[in-house]
Amino acid sequence: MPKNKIDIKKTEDKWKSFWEKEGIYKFEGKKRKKIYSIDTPPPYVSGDMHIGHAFSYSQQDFIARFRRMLHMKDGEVFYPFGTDDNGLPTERFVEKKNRIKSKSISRAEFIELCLKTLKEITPDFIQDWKDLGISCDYSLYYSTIDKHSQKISQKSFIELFKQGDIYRKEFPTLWCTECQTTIAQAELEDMEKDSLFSTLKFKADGKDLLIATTRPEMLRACVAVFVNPKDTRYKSLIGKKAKVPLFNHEVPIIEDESADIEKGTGVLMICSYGDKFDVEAINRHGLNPKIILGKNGTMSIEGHEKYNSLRVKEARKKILEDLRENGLIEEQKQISHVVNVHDKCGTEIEFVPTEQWFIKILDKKKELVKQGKKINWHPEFMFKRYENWVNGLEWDWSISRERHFGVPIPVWICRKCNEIILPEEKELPVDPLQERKKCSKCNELAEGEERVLDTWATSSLTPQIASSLPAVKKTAEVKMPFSLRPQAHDIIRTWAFYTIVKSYLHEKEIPWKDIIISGFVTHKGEKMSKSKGTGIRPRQLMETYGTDALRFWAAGSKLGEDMDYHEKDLITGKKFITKLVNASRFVFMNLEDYSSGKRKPKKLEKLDELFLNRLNALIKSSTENFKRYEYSKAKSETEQFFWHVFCDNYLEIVKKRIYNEKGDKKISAQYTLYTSLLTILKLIAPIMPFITEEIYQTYFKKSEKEKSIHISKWPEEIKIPKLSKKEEGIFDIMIEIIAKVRHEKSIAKKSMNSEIVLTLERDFLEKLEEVIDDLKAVANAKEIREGKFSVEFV
RNA sequence: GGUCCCGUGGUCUAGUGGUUAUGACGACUCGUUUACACCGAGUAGAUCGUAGGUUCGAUUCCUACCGGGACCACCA
Repeated sequence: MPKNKIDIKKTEDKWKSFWEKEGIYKFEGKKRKKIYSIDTPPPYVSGDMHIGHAFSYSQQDFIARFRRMLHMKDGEVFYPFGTDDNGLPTERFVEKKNRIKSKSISRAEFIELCLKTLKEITPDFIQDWKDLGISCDYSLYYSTIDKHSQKISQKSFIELFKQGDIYRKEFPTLWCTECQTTIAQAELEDMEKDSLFSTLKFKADGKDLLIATTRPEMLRACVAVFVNPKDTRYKSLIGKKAKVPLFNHEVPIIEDESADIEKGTGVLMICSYGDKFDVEAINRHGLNPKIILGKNGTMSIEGHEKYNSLRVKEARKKILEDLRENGLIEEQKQISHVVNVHDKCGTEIEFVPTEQWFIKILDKKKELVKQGKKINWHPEFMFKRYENWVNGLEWDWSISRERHFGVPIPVWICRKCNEIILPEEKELPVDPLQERKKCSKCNELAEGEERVLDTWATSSLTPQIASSLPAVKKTAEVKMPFSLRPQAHDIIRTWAFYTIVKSYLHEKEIPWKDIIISGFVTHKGEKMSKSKGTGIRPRQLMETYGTDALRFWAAGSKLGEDMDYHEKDLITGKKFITKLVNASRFVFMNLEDYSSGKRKPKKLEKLDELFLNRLNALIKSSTENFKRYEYSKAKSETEQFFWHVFCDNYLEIVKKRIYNEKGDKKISAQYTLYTSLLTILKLIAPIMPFITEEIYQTYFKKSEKEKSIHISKWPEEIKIPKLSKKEEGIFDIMIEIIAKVRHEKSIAKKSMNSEIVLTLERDFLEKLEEVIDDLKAVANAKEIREGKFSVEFV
């Protein structure tokens, strides 16, 4: 190691490849061992790692590394790594990269191409995680689109279908007319749009009935009119018919609480389907929908062919013109309102009835809340978000998608008798477009389902996917529930929720005992994002400050708390690295004649005992804190102890003893130095894996048996004689006196090394009797007298 | 509009029914001492968002409000 600086990058590279070569994080899976299993979040394969990734993956790695060391004796950590890569963004990426349209080749061919492309880019992508020191066993790898995941996902589908938890139904779903696919609620984005709010003249009871709308193009699809039962203006109309302007068909006037008296004219037209509310209203009242909008976003109105083939906006314009010509518009104003658009293309979403596959969840809300309650949420309040989401559910889980690159829905449907044909488990994974099956009932050739599963339908099975990886199955049984799920809070309603759903439906079990939810990295209080231009790449930071410094920073806020990003905050970690290096170098400079590393003095000096007593308290509290996922507390306690107790005080006290003494007194100091430094390194190793490994390998390796600090045993309390309460206080008094002396020297503008005559009160002298030589040395006092406290310079 | 989180020195953060309220960064003053100037010692800097309430006592518990944020809803 160079004098007082180390080449951060070189050091990191060295240990990274050492860990990989030596299989330090390898899951052995030997029988009868206790397994601490982690349901690692599979990052989405797109671009480089984001600072938010670095933040949350570091935090989960602290726990993984702590557990690995803690269970070294009796168990091990199961920490697999996956990537999430099926779905639309991958399709887009692959189309662009290969200059090909997915629709121009078969699904099987396109999937092959995607897989091939992913194979090329994934290693680089995963490298970011390795560089960050994330201690997964990367050989326990899955991708959510690989054969294994497909098999588990399809098996899940078949099982749930057989259990009656999956059904197929024609249902108006969120539809993007641009991408021509169903989309998930999670893919919606808000957008403020200007719109024309027109008040139209319906007829009821021979009089005008005014109704305001932003979607006049849907008039022909109007199937009812709602008024609030409390609204006296329209009470007499309830149960009667209203005549729709321009199209002149009649629709019922229905009383419904949902009609807002204050809004518009207080009368609400229900169309199939203008928005989500319409869908719900039509279902609730059992109305017959009239469909005029096609999947490609064009109109098709029987008997009114002049509007046909017009897109929504063109139709709106034309119909408004016609309404105006016929004097059917009472009033018009420009408004601005929020609409849902597809996050990928910005197109306003529509509700189009299509036949979709659903997983029943609405009938299980209570059970799902109960399941959630059985899991330990850290922080606890995150459970509330889960609970709110479940309680607010309005739809069953729609799992079919009109996409190409995804896990195929493993069914064939007989056109003749509508029978659904499932594959055998041993055939999985299957692509129903590639294989032919005959109907089991009428022996007709059945049609393969064209659609694929929602990506969450697969990623909700990560525990089942990871635990059944071939590499795992051979050596161990990783059981449900897993010990831990780490994730961020934005996907509680998706990933956490769907995973809980699946393991409830399959195993009647919770997927994990604990869940830890990390916060976000913010910039000036707001969530960082690429679109706001506040996305920050960790790579540059890792090179400038060191990966350990970045991780040190990530350990600076407690679990679930957001942290505002300031580059200067990385300086602290970098300084800490330097301090560790220097302190270690100094310790071992003084251990040159202390070869074995295990040599104990016949009797420990009192001061050393007092110091080790403090160290024991730190070990205890650090262990507890890590167990409670309070890594930030564990980190800051160790940080404080190392810097201010160990370096600023203990080292200063003991260095003179080592220089000047011989025999047991010296050995006591050396033993204490060796033991405490190694302990401190281990306590901070989960946070700073690189520098602790470097120091361990440089100095400790020859006398310690484990080949890496990361698979060494977590520190246990050091055996020292039990101290009385009175004795415990001595250490604080010692530090207090030292501080006072330093204060005097500082005021006098003298160097800390200047020689003094120290005068202490009798009470102090008595208490410090057993450590008086050490005090004398650290204060550089020629003599210590009894009397009123004073510091005289010689 | 609903649910939830946060509001502590200039900045970022810890913490608690009674503490001289933590630490880091920054600032300032000293000090080159055989680990470290990416250092050491010291100093200044916080009425703990505001207003009430509970309490012998609140920064900590409760209520309201203000400010920031997240998720959801909002589409007539």
